[in-house]
Amino acid sequence: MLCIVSARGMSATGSEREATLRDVAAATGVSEAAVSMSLRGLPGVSEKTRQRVTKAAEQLGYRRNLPASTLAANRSGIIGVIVGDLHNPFFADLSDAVSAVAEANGLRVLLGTGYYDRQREMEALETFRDLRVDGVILVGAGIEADHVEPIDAFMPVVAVACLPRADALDRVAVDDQLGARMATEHLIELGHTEIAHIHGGSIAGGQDRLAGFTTAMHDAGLSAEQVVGGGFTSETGAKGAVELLEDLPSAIVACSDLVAWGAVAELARHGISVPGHVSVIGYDNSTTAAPVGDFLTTIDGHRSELGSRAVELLIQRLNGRATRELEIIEPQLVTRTSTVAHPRGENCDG
Amino acid sequence: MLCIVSARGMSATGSEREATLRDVAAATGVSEAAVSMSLRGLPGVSEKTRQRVTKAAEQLGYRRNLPASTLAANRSGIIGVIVGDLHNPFFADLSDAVSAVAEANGLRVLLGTGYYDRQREMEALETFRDLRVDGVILVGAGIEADHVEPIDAFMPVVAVACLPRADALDRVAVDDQLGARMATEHLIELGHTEIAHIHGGSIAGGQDRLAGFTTAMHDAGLSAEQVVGGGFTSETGAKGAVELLEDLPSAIVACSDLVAWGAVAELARHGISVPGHVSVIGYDNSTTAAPVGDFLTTIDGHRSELGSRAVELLIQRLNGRATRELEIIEPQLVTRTSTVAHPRGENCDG
DNA sequence: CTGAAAGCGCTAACAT
DNA sequence: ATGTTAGCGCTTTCAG
Repeated sequence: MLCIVSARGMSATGSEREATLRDVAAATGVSEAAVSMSLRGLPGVSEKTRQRVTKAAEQLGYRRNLPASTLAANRSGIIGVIVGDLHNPFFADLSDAVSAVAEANGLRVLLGTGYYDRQREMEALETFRDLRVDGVILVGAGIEADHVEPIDAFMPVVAVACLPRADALDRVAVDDQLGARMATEHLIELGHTEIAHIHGGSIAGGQDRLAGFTTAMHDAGLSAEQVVGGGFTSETGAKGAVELLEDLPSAIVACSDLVAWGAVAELARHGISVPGHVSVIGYDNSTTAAPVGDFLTTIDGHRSELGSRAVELLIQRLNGRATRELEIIEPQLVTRTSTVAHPRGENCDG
Repeated sequence: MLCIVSARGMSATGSEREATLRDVAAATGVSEAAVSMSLRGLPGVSEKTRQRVTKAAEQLGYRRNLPASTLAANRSGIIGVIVGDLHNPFFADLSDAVSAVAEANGLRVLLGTGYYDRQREMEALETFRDLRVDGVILVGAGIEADHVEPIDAFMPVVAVACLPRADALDRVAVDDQLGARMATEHLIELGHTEIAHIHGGSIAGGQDRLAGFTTAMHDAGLSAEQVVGGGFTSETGAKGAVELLEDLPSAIVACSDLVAWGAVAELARHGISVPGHVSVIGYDNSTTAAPVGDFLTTIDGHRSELGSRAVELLIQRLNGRATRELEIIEPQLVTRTSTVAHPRGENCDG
């Protein structure tokens, strides 16, 4: 790797002094307090003064010093979102939804991640706490409830699609067991009988989705033995597909779209087409994992509702609600082209 | 969408008082200043005192109030990273690299994004400025240099893989024109003559990559007319592939892996296999976009170096460097299985 | 090596 | 409707 380096011009030492409230007050001849109230749109200031202040502030390039403001007011107007994995589009979608609602309520959003590592997730959470953000939304995180709940006493925490045992937290989640059951039953209805599951392991909804798959299979009198995987990345899907190659099922329930996607691609490399040879259903209905028009049949967890409800719960907490809420959202089947009727099913309907 | 809601127990009003430095001082019988220095590992405190202080702090669950600390010290120990798109794994990889180096240097990382919208990117930048973070790394952002450069006077900003005209900023970038040329020449060497490009439009390296493609084609005496696309999402790839269906080339240079991936999937839906019928080369070598072992031939931009160099430049600025640096990293071809010799090329070598 | 005191920039409760 | 005052919790001189 060649690397061309060049030094260019130079500029101010880097730390030009920022304009303060005092500067604005001096420039307009009013008190600091009046400036503060003007700029924040609070009552108690004449319209004329407000105009002058606003103009002066702009001219001076004044920007509120948030640390100072937070220290004095004990509120920052910022909420933190901690996502489990930056690589999973599900989280990207969800944080889009969170931002939209948060911004509509005058809150700014900052992101953190633990890269699927519990200790680093915890550090991200502590960072937000140190910053004294107004609250945190945890999405798809793997941390244990025991570690998070004590923090909730100082700073409201809402868990989204994670922390199933966190009873002392506001929580909004998808009924993953139901979702996986719906996915499985969809394939069964299409006439498939040999159905495999690529599961997610212990993270987030992995267990519930596995349970949903197993229950649906048993209820249909089918064997739920073919289970591979143990993660939520596309590598999981690829590796799982390889394992399934030995005894190829006619359909696969993947624990997430990303996983399904990895499996589809890997199968293709082995000359196995989806849905031609194998039907594949994903989970999450995440935009990027299903980029190609309508390809991947999947389970939609209404992640936009997940996100907006999470912010709403957080805002309620900021407004003083002392109880904790639990919301379970019902998932939905989204039928696309990656699943088709079983070849035999077409003729004899079972 | 059914939604089950339930209210559960209730807990403290939410705002338990946090332990302060004063509390720790009182508990140990030393001054606040001594506590502060102990906890920060500064010299000037006896080892015995430090031990006692550390223990008391832990027992009290003390956590430094970062706003207060930032206000007093004018440093926060936090840097902000603004990424162009949460959905593109390239950014996820890059921010992984940034975090690693930053954390090794005692800096904590927070993320922001503008969702490919310039105004929202600007807001993210202002948020970081308001927070008085120590510096910001802009990766793949679409904001204009004019808007960013003034802010650099107050808070160091490093641009990564974006802002090509920002001469007053520290900048580290990949030579995208060279990269696209390498990609194109790779296909030409494989015997392809009808090569199309799915381009990225005006964002980040889109222009340079297009230029590299065009130059390489012209230099080889080939036509560079078949250019479709205009974005960096997988949808761009899918749509581009559809356009190319009419007059199918034997090879495609995509402006990013995500785009290549979208194209590959779309082609598959039309019964066209890669590399069987068409060779496809991507750009970025991003992990998630090439999940399946070794499939997608691509151009590696050494994003981990991009990320670590960016942090290093930022740290230099924090340590007082007044000049601005520009680093151009040379990309590298990564040959995998999505590109093969042109059928005719196999026989007559061109 | 330790303690006292000043102040970072802002907000909020008060007095005018 | 405006101005004054006292902190918020921490860091950092500067005496001891």
